[in-house]
Amino acid sequence: MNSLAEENYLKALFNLATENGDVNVTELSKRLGIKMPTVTSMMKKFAEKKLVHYESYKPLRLTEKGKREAGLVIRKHRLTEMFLVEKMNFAWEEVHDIAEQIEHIQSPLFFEKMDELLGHPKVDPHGSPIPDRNGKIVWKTYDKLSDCQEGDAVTLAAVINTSPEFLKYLNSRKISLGIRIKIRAVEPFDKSMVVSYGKSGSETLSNLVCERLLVEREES
Amino acid sequence: MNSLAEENYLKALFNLATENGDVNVTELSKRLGIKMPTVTSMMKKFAEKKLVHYESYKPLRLTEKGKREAGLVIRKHRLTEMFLVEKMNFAWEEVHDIAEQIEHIQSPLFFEKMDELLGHPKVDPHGSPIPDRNGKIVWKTYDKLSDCQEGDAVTLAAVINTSPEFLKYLNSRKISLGIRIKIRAVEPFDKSMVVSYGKSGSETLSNLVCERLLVEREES
DNA sequence: TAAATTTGTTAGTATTGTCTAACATTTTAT
DNA sequence: ATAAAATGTTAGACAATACTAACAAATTTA
Ligand SMILES: [Mn+2]
Ligand SMILES: [Mn+2]
Ligand SMILES: [Mn+2]
Ligand SMILES: [Mn+2]
Repeated sequence: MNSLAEENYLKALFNLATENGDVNVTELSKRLGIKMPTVTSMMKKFAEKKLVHYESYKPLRLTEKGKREAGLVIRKHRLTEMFLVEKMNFAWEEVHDIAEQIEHIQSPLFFEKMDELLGHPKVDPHGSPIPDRNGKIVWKTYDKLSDCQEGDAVTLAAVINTSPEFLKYLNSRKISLGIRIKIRAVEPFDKSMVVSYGKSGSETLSNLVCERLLVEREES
Repeated sequence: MNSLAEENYLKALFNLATENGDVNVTELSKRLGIKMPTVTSMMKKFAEKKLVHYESYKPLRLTEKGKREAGLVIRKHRLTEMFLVEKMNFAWEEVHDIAEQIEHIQSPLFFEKMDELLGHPKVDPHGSPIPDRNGKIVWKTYDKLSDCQEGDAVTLAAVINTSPEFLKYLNSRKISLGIRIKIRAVEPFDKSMVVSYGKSGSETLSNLVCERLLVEREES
């Protein structure tokens, strides 16, 4: 069994590899808020446990075992976030910090029950995929809203940034997963978009925002 | 803030004091499965933190602060057990070990949400009282079934022993909290009782079992 | 009351996970 | 190609929580 600290390292390794490709000690250290020497020694322990391929001064790479165990922690995290939103009436910006703790509960049954009560959800409240029981993630490829054209009609499927600040900004604009968005105009100068959705008239979204919204084209 | 280990000590101290009156190092050590020298040094730390009145070789006594903080941990434990049973379809013998972990989650909001969704329950799934937001427990006094007389009609309000083995025994006899029990006969030799309840005809319960069942007389 | 037993403390050690300071290697800039 | 900067490792320390072995105090038994 992995400790709470180890589970956090595994998750950070996996997420950084997904985001940036190669993972180095500096990045991992920053992500975890833990100093580099501490990270180095944990990576040596991970090498012992066959969770990473470790060579001094080389990028860090999870082994297959490491990926699987990381996936299982991420599964617990995302199931928890979904449970908090769907069954406990939390808002999507409130759940991360609680899930960060609950993901370390040692009880397969507890997470099985969550999964079952939720009807085996495929994604978490931010649209991120929930790994399967083997820790495997099935990736769906979405487009960034910022890459769409004037006239496109799309459905909001996921958000890239999940900071409470960004999520609260989206709340204030009544933007939530699943809404249908029509792109009325794209301003060439700053790439901001005039869009309409829901009951609103039209809203202007900055490129910074549009780059963080992942959408699906209408099924054809 | 108290650590996970500290929270477990607090809870054990409180529960032992409730069960046995005075608490000594040997008992606390056994309850926690932690060796005596470790317990002694934790008690010194607790004295520093004003959680216990500690004097060498004297019984351990929680301070008011200690009682309050212990009560709050017990509140988290019991709310969790209730939530697991009521909202996640766990059986009453399955919840203790999970609650033992979830009680350490640091998020007042999380437990407030549980409390709210449950409608501010007064007792946990085993009939034990849930401390209020100040850690205060309101004790109801129940009778042991074993202290009742032939002819009495009572309602099962709580169980004393909450081991999975005992709870599964009760399951097998379809005995659950809230059932109305009529005492048909008491065998003088071994104090076993012939009782009827629910849809069953009549069952014989040993004195050992009857001593662990807490009941309320019918309201008159 | 003296001996035996039980209970509790002290001293010293281990493990996990963290840190800082110093040093080494690799990468980037001049 | 060297110097400077960034990145990574080693060495040593520390806090929290546990342990064992040895000793001390309190309680029980004879
Ligand atoms: Mn999250
Ligand atoms: Mn975590
Ligand atoms: Mn319990
Ligand atoms: Mn616990």
